[in-house]
Parts: sequence; C-alpha cells; structure tokens
Amino acid sequence: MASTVLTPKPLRADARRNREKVMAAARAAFAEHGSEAQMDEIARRAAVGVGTVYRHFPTKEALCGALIEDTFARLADEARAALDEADAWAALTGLLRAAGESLAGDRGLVEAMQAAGERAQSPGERRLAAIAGELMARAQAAGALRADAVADDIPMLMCGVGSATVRKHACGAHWRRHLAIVIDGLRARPDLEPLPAGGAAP
Amino acid sequence: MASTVLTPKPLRADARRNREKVMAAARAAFAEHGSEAQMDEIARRAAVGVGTVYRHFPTKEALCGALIEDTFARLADEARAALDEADAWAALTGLLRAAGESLAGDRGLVEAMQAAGERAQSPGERRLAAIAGELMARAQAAGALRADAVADDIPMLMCGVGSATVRKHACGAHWRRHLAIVIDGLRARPDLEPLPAGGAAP
Amino acid sequence: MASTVLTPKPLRADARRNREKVMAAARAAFAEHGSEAQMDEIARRAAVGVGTVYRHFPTKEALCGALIEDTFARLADEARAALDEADAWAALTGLLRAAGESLAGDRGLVEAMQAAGERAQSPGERRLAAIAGELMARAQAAGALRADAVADDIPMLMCGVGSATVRKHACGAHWRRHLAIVIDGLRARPDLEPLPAGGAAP
Amino acid sequence: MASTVLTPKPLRADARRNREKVMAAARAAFAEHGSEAQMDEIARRAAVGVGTVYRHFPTKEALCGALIEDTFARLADEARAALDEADAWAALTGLLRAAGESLAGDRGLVEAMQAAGERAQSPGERRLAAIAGELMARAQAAGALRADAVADDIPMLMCGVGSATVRKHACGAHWRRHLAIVIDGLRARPDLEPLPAGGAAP
DNA sequence: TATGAATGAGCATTCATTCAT
DNA sequence: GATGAATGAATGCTCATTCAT
Repeated sequence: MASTVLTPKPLRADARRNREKVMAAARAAFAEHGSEAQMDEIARRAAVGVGTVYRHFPTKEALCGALIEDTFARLADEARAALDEADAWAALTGLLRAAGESLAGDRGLVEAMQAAGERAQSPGERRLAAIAGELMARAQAAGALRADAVADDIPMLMCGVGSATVRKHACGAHWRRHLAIVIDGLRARPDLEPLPAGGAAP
Repeated sequence: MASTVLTPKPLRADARRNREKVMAAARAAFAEHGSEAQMDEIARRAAVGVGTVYRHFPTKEALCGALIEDTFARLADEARAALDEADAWAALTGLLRAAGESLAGDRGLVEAMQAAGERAQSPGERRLAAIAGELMARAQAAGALRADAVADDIPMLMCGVGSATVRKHACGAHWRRHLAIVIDGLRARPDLEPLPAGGAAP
Repeated sequence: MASTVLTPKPLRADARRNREKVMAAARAAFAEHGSEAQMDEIARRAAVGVGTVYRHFPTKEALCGALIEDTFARLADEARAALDEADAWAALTGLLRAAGESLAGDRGLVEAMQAAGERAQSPGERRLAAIAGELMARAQAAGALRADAVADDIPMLMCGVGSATVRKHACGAHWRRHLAIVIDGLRARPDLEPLPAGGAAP
Repeated sequence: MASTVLTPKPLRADARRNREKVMAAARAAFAEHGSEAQMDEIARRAAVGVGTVYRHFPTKEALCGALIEDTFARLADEARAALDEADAWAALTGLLRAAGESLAGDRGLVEAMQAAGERAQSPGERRLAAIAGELMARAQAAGALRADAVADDIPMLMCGVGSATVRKHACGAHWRRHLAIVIDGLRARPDLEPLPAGGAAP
C-alpha cells in the first residue's frame, strides 16, 4: 500500500508475504512500545526468525523509518484526493482528522513527530507538507483559516494532538476533543490577537 | 522545596544537601534525555556515588516520580496565587502559560504527562487539577471559557503543548504558537460546534 | 585442476563450471579475508546462490580445505619438475621461493599453514613434503644445506615467511628479505652451532 | 608489572585484584583463541561478571590492546637491561630469544604482529624498536650482524617466528629451530648475496 | 553513611547452514 | 540443480540495581 516508490526488485511471493508480516508485526510493536519495541518480539509476532526481519530491514531504525514513511505516504495519497474538494476548510480539517486517526495510539509515530527536525524529511512527509500548505493557502484565501497560521504550525499541532492520543485519558478527555479545540483555535476570527512569532526553539 | 508532604524524618543536614544535589542533577538529566537518562550520569552530575542516589530514591522510577511531583507541587503553589485574581480567564491562561514554561524542553516531564493515567495522581497533581477546575468554572461563569470544556481537558491539552516544546521546530513554528492556538480554541464563541464527548481512550 | 583425486562422478559441464567459479571466488575471498570470508560474499563473487556453493562443498571448512589442497597439489606438480634440476640447492631454494610466491598475501593459506598439524595432511601436502625431503637430502649430500636441517623444518619456515607476506610492512621490510635470511640461515657453514632439537610444541 | 605509565588513579584494592584477574584471564583466552576469544568466556575465567570486564576495558579491542602493550612494555624493559651488555650480538640475539618466548603459543600476540602496520605503534612497541635498532647498529659495527639488515626487518622476522610458535609442530620441528635459522641468516658473512630491497608490500 | 565496583539479564546484530520455491 | 529467503544460536556491549569496602 503506497509504500514502495521504485519497486527495486519484484520480490518472490513468499518473501513479499514475510515482508508484510514483518511490517505488520513491527507496526503493532512500535505502536505499542515506541522505539523501545524489541526486534526479537517483532520477529516473534511475525512468526519469523530475527534473521528474516534483518533480511528485509538492515537495522531497527530502518524498519521504524520504513513504517513511518509508509504512513506518511498513505496520508499524502489520501490528502491529494482532498485537493479536489471545493471547501478548503473542510478539506484541511479533514486532513487533520485523518492524521489524528493515523497517529491515534501509535507511540512510534508520535515519537517520530516529536523527533521531526532531528532527521531529514522523507518524501512522503514532504508531499504531505506540500499538500497541507496548499490547503492552508486556499483556506486562508477563503477566510476560514486564521491568516497568521503558517505551514510549519501543522506538524507541530499534530505532534501535540498525537501526544494526546497515546495518553490513557482521564474520563472526560479524549484526543478528538484536543483536535477539535486546536481546529477551533485555527479558525479565522475578527478579534483574535496575533500568534507569537515562530523561530528556533526551545 | 514543597516536595515532601509528611517529612518522615528530619534528614541530617548533609543528607538533605545530597538529596537536593541529586534532585537537581536528575532534573537536568531527565529534562535533557527523558527517561533514558542514566543513573550513573545523574550521580556524576550530582558529584555523588550511585549508591547515594539509591539511598534517597529506591529506583529510577521513584526518582523520576519525585521530580514530577516536585514540579506539580510548585505549579500548584503558583496557581493558588492566581485564585486571587479577579479576571478568571486571565488567571486560567496565565496558569496554562506557566505550565507551558515548566514543560518547555523538559523531556522527562513531557513523557510523564503522556504517561499520566498509567499511574496514580500525586497530591500536587490533584491540587493543581482542583485549582485549574476552580478557575475553569469561574471562567465559564464569566462567559470567557467555552462551556463544553472540562477539567480533564487541561492536562491533555498541556500534554500536547508539552510535546511541542521538546520538538526541534521548523523555523515558522514555536510551542507558544501551539499554546496560543489552544487558548483561542478554548474561548467561548457563540457559533462553535460542541466538542466531541470524552471517554476512555484509546 | 589437479584437485580431485578420485573424481567420483564426471560432473555435468555446467556444474563443473559452477564449481570452478565458486573455487575462484573463494580463493579470492579467503586470500583477502582469511577464514573470516563469508559464504554469502563468496557466492556473490561467484555470481551463484549460496545454495550452489553448499551443493559443491558441504561446509565452509570443506571449501577452504579444497582450496588449500588445490594449492599444495599445484606446488607439488611444479616441484616435481625441480627434481630434474642438477643443482639441488638451487632447486630447493627455487621451491621455497615458489612457495613464498604462492603464500604471498594469501591470508587463508597462511592461516592454513599455522593450523597445519591440527588436521591430517592432504595428499598434495604429502607429495610436496616428499619432494622437498628428497631435495633436502640431495642438497645436504652436496654440502650446500646445513646437515641438521630436517624435513619438518620446511613447512614451519614457510609458515613464518607466509606470515610475513600478509603484513603491511614498514618501509624497510619485505617478505622476500625474510625468505632470503631464512635461506642464508639454511646454508651449510663450517662454524654453525647445531640447531636445537625439535619435538612436540608448543 | 610495567603496565601503567601514568597510574591515573590508585585503584581500590579489590578493583585492582579484579583488574588483574581479568587481564590474566584475557591473556590466557587471547593466547589460546586469538582475537576470537569471547568476552563472556574471559569473564567466566576471571570469575567476574562481564560488566566487570567492561568496567576495566571499554571494548574487547581495548582489552586486547592493553595486553599487547603490556607485553611490549615488559620486553622493552628487559631489552633496556640488555643495552649494558658488552657483546652486542649476544644482546641482540638474547632479545630475539626473549621475544620468541613471549610470543610462544600466544595467538593474540602473533595476530597483533601480523596486523602491525595496520595500527599506530604503541609506546612500548616504539621503545622496543628503538632499543633493537641501537643493538643492531652496535652489532653491525662489531661486524657480527650482516650490514644489510635494517631495523624494520626485526619485527617482520619475529612475526614469522611467532607464527611458527602457534603451530602444532610436526615432530622434527620447533619454533626455536626457526629462530636459530633466522639468527644464523642474520650473521655477517663475507660471501652473502645482499638482501633484496624492502618496500611496500604485499 | 557514602562510595563506586560488581553484577548479569537484556538487546541489536551477524552469519553458517537449511530448505521451500 | 540452482536459487536466495529463512533460520536462530551466538556475541559484543549496556545499564539498573546491589553490596563490599
């Protein structure tokens, strides 16, 4: 699903099946434990030997990265469809909601969003950012999105929302409330104070 | 300061000094590395032996917990002062801003907020929640805070903001923008859609 | 060439070709990396699958052994020609020089010489030893080779010379100097002290 | 014994005892298995946990290196005493014999000599080389050592001799015979052909 | 009581060998 | 037969915790 861009070799059928078993197992393990997930456990969940995991992904980091890129690429594909929507604000908030659902409960992905900026952006990430930027521009032109929101705000806000998705919530809270509040905070209003300037942090 | 509730024994002066050196060192180490901070490094920063660290805190987790409680207690103390303020909305947002500054760049604290709900609430945390709840009620009564915001939303939102504080930001972004957007999203507005219901998650 | 003594089955043409590709690849790999050469790399160099390597040689050790025997057999063939030479000392030193050139830079072969005595002598090795022994006897009879040199000394000395061939030398040194010194040390001289007795070692 | 040059800290008594147990165990293990010796086995032989091994030596390579340097330093100390001897040839051959005894059967040390030139010379190694060079000059001046021998020849020759020491010898051979032949080959003689030129190899 | 040396379970990764395709 | 994917025991190293000095 939207993962291989160049398809270097048409993997043997059983190898492809194993690769997918490994990715599924890894997705589950990283979602549950973040980058502390153990390679042996991933292999066990995939019902293969560790060697097989390493045949497909040279290091744990590479495996984790492949999973993340896979998610970004899928989100970007979905987002591209949203570009056709007439209502830019609806398209933008739809994208945020979709991103929230992808992040939901996935410790690995949330860690990755927190670590963004410590590594180079992957292709899917860049595509996603470009589409989000386009949607923001349209939503600002339509007067729905506050004018002082910038493209870089989106991954930061989604990092925050993602962070909330991995919390065991107290009963009144839920990450969809967090997202809804953020979205409301992004709406254009006549009387809002401007956002503080961005810049290197912390 | 403000950390021990029962003070079981009045520690010898040098023991107390060591305890404080350890806590300071641990605060720095956890802030920088999160829960991956190493006990040896903490001892080294505190200029004591590891044994001394373990004399004051039985496990790494206990040390980390003491630090967190210390922070919550300090925040709660500060927040209590805010109860005297006439403008409830200003008091509430002031509290959020103070919390943001405490979280800023502190990986350990941010991790702790993400893990909240997996452990029992500490006394400071409870005091802080109570004060925040009181401020919310007043702000809602004053018509400044949206009526559908609930007490549990606050730590969740601050978890998100905290998450942004540990990110290496792209240049346009900054966690204070995140917080400002959240605050704007919390303002009462005539035409807002109600927030989705909370509930156990994920 | 000269490797299989009994040639149990006349291998199919393509199988023989593969066997030779594998041996050539293995020779290069073992020469470069010694016994740390990896089976996968040998297969890759030979442009065959690992399975094919294992079809021809049941274990890495067997492959390595076949290579060594191949080299000894070739040396023995060359040495047999030297038996016709009139000057026994020249024939003997020629053999040592030829052996040095074969060893030169071949980590696998040098390792094998160090390990000699831990495994049974191969046929080629025995033939070579017999020829060397014959040359030694003649050279001693001619008064050129010191009388206290014995057959077993030769592989030991060549082990030492071989060891020098795999060294990255400091600029003044070169293994041919080592060999020349050894050869000079083997010359009969009126005033030499006798060599120490041999015997099990170390 | 001649190992610590700067004595950075006066190790606690038990720590020093353990350090020495580890070095003794490692010496035995590296002697027997070369650099393939396993850290767990070294710990077991020393009757300590692996962690203790790593406390004293940060990596396997460092441990191996410390052992080698220890040997070179001890040899250099012994060699310095030899500088007082009147008979330079006897002093030089005595040094070679002592080196042979140190190398005898020590796979780790022999590997190190083969790898010399792939890493920087250690202080002990340099001291040893300097003393050997001085002895060579004197022995050449006395007309005992052949004039075309150079300093770099010595470690190369000892590498060869060392290589012979780890062989399981056939009954007629023994590394002391190898060394004796090399020494005889180094004697000045009126009618020797000059050694081939040194230079980069292989 | 403070120290820091010792412990050892735990984890990522490698590679000879096997076996389904 | 040939292939190369799969296997999993083995290995170097880490780090929270314990305990002798």
